[in-house]
Amino acid sequence: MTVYTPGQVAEETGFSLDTLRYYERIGLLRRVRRNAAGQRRFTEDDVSWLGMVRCLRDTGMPIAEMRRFAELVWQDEPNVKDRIAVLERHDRKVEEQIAELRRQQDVIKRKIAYYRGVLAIPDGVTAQDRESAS
Amino acid sequence: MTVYTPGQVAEETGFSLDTLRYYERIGLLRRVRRNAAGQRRFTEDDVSWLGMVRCLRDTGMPIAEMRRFAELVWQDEPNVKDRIAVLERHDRKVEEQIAELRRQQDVIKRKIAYYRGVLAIPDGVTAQDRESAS
DNA sequence: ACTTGAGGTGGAGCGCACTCCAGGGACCAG
DNA sequence: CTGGTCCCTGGAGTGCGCTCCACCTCAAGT
Repeated sequence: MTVYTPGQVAEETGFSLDTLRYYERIGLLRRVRRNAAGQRRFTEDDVSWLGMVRCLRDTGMPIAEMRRFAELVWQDEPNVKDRIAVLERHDRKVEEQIAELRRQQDVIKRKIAYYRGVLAIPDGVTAQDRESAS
Repeated sequence: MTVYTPGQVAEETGFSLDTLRYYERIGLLRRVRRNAAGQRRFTEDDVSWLGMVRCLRDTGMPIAEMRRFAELVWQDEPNVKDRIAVLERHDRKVEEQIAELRRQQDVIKRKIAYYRGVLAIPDGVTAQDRESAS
């Protein structure tokens, strides 16, 4: 059974050593096994869970909610429906985030277009450069 | 010339009164005019700039960078090209954010599908529910 | 024997973006 | 006059998610 040192896990997941320890402290990572010398040895499962954490984190899920999801995952009761519910809810939030970004990106693009228009004015025209966002 | 009270601006822009005052303090909003009693009276320009701020903020631009952009906008030198440069750089970042969200959303969707598969197993099968994220 | 480097702990500190608060005006309606 | 509502100021506090630090241990290499 393969295990990973903290350094390897940091390398692989992109989390810093401090962050890995922090996640363990706050219970976002279940108690990691230790070798004889008390050093952490992560399992494959730990690493793949961290992959999930990265994904949820990078899509803006707050730590408290990840912890709640973790509890679900670590119970071995048949709560698969609950897990699905959490993920679907989050998926919808991600969708909404993307939509919002697109909307705002549109405003930015229009602003850029407006500025391009200003640049295109022959020159010598009085600075007609007032911020009327459209 | 129309002016707006803090309350109206808060209403219209969605920023809290405290946030409006905060933005003024840190120079993200230029010194707002006051009436005889020392109360703020925002101009149309203030409000439309706040619209831009909301847009940049909601797409993740840090305050420090918004301040730099604000400086550009408030100079009346012909720096339109610089403004365009800032906005285009930001636009690309937003694009990258969206792409990243889509990538991670995909992982979530695959996880959901995996869980659905688990649910579909006839029942009575030994909890083969190990987290192998695929 | 010694150096190097990875890792351990507990706890303090940080950066960001607000948010709240105490204590005080200005003005209006009843 | 009383109350209510809106607004003012300076400064302290908050919540999140890390990040840093001092000081210690252990194991491997030369």
